[in-house]
Amino acid sequence: MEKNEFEFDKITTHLVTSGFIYPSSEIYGGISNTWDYGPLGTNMKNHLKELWRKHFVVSNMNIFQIDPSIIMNPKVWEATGHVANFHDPLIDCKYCHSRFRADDLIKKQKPDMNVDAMSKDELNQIIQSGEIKCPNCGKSSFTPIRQFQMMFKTTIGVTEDKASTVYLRPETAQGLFVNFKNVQRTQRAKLPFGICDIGKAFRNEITPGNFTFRTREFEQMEIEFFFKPGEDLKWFEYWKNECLEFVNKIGLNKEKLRFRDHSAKELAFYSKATCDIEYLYPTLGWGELMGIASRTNYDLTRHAESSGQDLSYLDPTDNSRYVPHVIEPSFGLDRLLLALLCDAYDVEQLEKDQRIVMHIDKKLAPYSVAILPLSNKLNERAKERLWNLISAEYDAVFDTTGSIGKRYRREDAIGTPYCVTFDFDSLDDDAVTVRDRDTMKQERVKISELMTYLYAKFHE
RNA sequence: GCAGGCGUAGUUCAGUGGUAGAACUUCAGCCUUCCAAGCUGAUCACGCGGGUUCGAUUCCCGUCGCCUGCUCCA
Repeated sequence: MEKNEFEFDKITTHLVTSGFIYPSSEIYGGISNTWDYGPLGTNMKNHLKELWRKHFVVSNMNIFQIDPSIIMNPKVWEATGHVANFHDPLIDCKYCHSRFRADDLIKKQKPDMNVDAMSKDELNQIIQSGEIKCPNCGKSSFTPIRQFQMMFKTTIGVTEDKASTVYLRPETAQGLFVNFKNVQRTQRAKLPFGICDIGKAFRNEITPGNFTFRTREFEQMEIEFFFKPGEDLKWFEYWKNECLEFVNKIGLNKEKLRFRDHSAKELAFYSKATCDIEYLYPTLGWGELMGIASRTNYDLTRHAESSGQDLSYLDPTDNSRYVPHVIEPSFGLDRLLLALLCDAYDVEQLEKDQRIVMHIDKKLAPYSVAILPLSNKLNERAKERLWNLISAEYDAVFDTTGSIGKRYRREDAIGTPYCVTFDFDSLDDDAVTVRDRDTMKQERVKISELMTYLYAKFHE
């Protein structure tokens, strides 16, 4: 455990100092639990999104990617129950100041009560009745329930009095559901098909923290996959496998991954089944990377009722009409990135010779290729011969400062898989040395064959 | 919000009631023909406000900020 803590600190420090992630608004002292992605983090994030898109969208003719807005008609959130339910009933013990969720506490101490059906006032009555004890100090004196609206509010309208309240979306999913009809009609889509997006969501979390693991503003990659009711289990299994394939594809250590099926108690009220894929983060332990949820037709039904629109689907195969059911594979982009970065950081190598190496998957690395002239005298020539050639296809970086060994290390530390070195011989033989991050081996390659060579490397 | 911890260069650390030093990093130059730490030089810091004091980075008070937990789930 101690070693783990050490590791996580080392990793996050490295990420901040090397330009993956910065504290947000840092020159003003920062703002808690809010982070900016630097050039390296942004590159890598883009690569990850692209890989996700290729895996789930491009190679699948039945998945449509859209980009819904963050601010939506507030009726969306009334329909889904977010306005009413998306809050936590919190209480503090007056003696020891521990904080609890009222419903949680009652569930644990009065298992036979149907807590989920209770109103805030009913919960409050039980809490104040003296029957519930603080698990920490044993006393039973609590503050009244305070409810935290977890959706961020803002207003539309220039003047205060005419302004109307709107919300920043607490999940990207609803932007997909409310566009079900649009996508189905305009793309002439037949079930089963899916709609997906990559975008930000906002939750006014009470306890964010752990670097970028839990933040109030975060990015999701979500798919809503629609199909005929009754096929739920089949598609649930199908998407579980697809997700597993994806996490394997991006190179996460299999031993640090696990599936965790939610028990009936844990399930959200609208869900038939949910499975999390978790990653073993250093220090933090197991943490959720993504979830696959069977959401039935809850969302579409709610929106149909609330909007008065017909959101059913006329099945051309048998002329039946129904509201499709849904499986939702949902990825936390920031968490996935953090897991990849933790996974890539080579602790053994660091202990061995103080060399920091990030074994990031080649396709995800912030820079794919570093171009390094062996001597400053070769800078211009190297740039002429290599920069346009390589940067047309790859995220490249050109570095001329320091000894060649130091520059190799720099690239190792940010995970650049290949360094292309232009030396004095290059002037005569028009060839360069390609150096591999993981093996540190070098190969001499003709510049005329370099792009073919690199292509092969990136597609092995 | 509550509890605890912390606040000196980019990083890791020194230090003093008389306004700070190192190492690494970074930058410039030299050197260097393939795996960091060779030479010369340079840039960069005491979170903030008040008090005590002739004088505060150091003592006191306040404040601000960050981190961790108060358990959530992307």
